[in-house]
Amino acid sequence: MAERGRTAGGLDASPAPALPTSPRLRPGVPNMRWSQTLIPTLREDPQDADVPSQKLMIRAGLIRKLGAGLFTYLPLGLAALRNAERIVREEMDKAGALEMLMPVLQPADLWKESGRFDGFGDLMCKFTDRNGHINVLGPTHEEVVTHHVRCEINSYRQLPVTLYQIQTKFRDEIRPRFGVIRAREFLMKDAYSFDTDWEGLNKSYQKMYDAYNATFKRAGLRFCIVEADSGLMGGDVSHEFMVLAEIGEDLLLRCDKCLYGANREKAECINEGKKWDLVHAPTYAPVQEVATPGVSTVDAVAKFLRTPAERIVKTLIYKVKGEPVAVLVRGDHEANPAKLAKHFGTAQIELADAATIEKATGGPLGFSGPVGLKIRKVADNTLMNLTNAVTGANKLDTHIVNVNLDRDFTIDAYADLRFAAAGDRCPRCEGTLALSHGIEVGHTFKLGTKYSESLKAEFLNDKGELKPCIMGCYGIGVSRLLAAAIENSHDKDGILWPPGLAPYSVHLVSVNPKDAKVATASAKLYESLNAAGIQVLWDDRDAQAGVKFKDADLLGMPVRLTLGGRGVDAGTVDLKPRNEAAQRPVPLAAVVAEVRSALEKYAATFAK
RNA sequence: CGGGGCGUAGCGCAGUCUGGUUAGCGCGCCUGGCUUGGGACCAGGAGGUCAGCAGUUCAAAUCUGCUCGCCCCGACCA
Repeated sequence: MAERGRTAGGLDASPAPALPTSPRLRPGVPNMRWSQTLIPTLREDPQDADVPSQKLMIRAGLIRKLGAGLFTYLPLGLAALRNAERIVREEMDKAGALEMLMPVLQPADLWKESGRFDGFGDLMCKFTDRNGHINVLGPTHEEVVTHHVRCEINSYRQLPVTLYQIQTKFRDEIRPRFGVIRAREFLMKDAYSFDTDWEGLNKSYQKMYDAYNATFKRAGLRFCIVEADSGLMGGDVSHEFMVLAEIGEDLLLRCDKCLYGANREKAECINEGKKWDLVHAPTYAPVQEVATPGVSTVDAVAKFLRTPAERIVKTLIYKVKGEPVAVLVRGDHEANPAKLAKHFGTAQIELADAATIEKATGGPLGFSGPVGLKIRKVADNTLMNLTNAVTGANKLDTHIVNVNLDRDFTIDAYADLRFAAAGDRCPRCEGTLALSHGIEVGHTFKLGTKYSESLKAEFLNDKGELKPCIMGCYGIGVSRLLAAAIENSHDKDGILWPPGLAPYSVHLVSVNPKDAKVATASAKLYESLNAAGIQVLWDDRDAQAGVKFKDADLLGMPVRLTLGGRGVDAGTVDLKPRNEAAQRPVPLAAVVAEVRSALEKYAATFAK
């Protein structure tokens, strides 16, 4: 925590009368006395907040909502945000990335050049300016940074370079929710690396990967790293940095034995390859049609035929580039659209409507099956194991039992097409995958040449050849990080700030500050802590002690100091770490050392 | 975009179904008193275009229509 004691000169703009002023120890924190700052705490939960971090951020006076997905940071929230920003910036600088600042407003032409103008669709805010030019509010900055690189970099001698900024992004989310976790306007750190070759990209990528690890560790987060799909961004290798939290919108699978982790879309499934009949059914039984009136869902069929869902073949009819294709997965599995897209090499994949299904299979929706089906059939790997299975009959209210692969139907291609599920075998070792929820706070991509080719970010190599830059991009949701930290670290009374993010290290409560001796002793204590470089929020309000204690718990600074009349008489102040129930008196003379050791002890609980 | 819900004082809510005094309650806020180690107490007080617009009616927070905003579920997704 040595980095927290930066001084910025004595610029206290509003000295309190009769009390000495103190140097401002951290830029962005304008005042340390409660009576002189704005910390509007709320006793009750706000009506329109639904997750703990959002409730606490509003109740603790960190943020206020302006509109759907729009938040104002009040002084205390801004202090925390600046801390997050500072950690990110320091780790980026340490990794050799260069900070710059690009406009939020961008010409749409750049986005048309990269081909993403339509791809982003309504997620991107667009408008026409007075001159008739279309502009966008940048949801990300690949296009802009690549534009600058193509203008300024033309030789391999100028590479590699990694550029970054910390700046506001706009995304017109379909449904903003969870407070700053999915906001329409948010603070993001975005970095972009440019290399001459893939080997260089691997090095640049590793530097960012390591910097992300360091950043999230310093922020005190419980996080894990998972393999991810690169989606709209392009490229192949991609990692997500996930904060483990119940309310997280992302699903991830992690191995209980090794370090393998992947988000649900990406998680690989291995086929353990046990033929069902080796265990359960010794021989192929004859095919038989059975009437299943009104029974079409897998669950219902399983119940109706008293068969486990895993013995049912689920036949989904998709439209792939407009063509109907049958996708077969086991009844207890789910088809994974991301894997389908990869398999078919196109994003144009959608479930077919009832009319298309009738036309393609000859039967109604809900009763499709592979037997006799003329269209292309692809199957998830696990289907190889099935024997004497149940499928739809392509006929209303009818299923077929004892269906067997190759005897009764054939498959055009097998692939990993399903979502991994809890309990699956780890694709890397003998372990088992478990499902968790996560909040994505960081994402790294090896982009390759997607943008450097479309936007012509090219350089001359040492042989005089023109080559596109090999790019990577790296994002951190800075504002989201705060909410994630609170999701990780709160109790029924309020926040427990990780030390790296805490707006103040110490929350000093004066009990009955109208008592002159308490006021004087508190001021002295406050000054000595300031002089020692410890950030203090001094609750100097004339309020009930209980009110102040509740607020201190809500705000969640690491250490609370309480000074009242009896403490002044005894020459002690009561010290209570936020994560402990009990307080203890420490001699006023030793308070700096005591606070330091308490802070260290507190910090240790956030270290993994 | 589909489904559901909400909008009344700074915050949290009642009142709306069944139209009818001066629109209430808790918290917060202001003044005074008393108090101050876990959300005190007493007295007095300020604060409302009842989301907006239009309509029905002798009379609308309340009934009708439209509009706006917000929240939840789903689809979608850096």
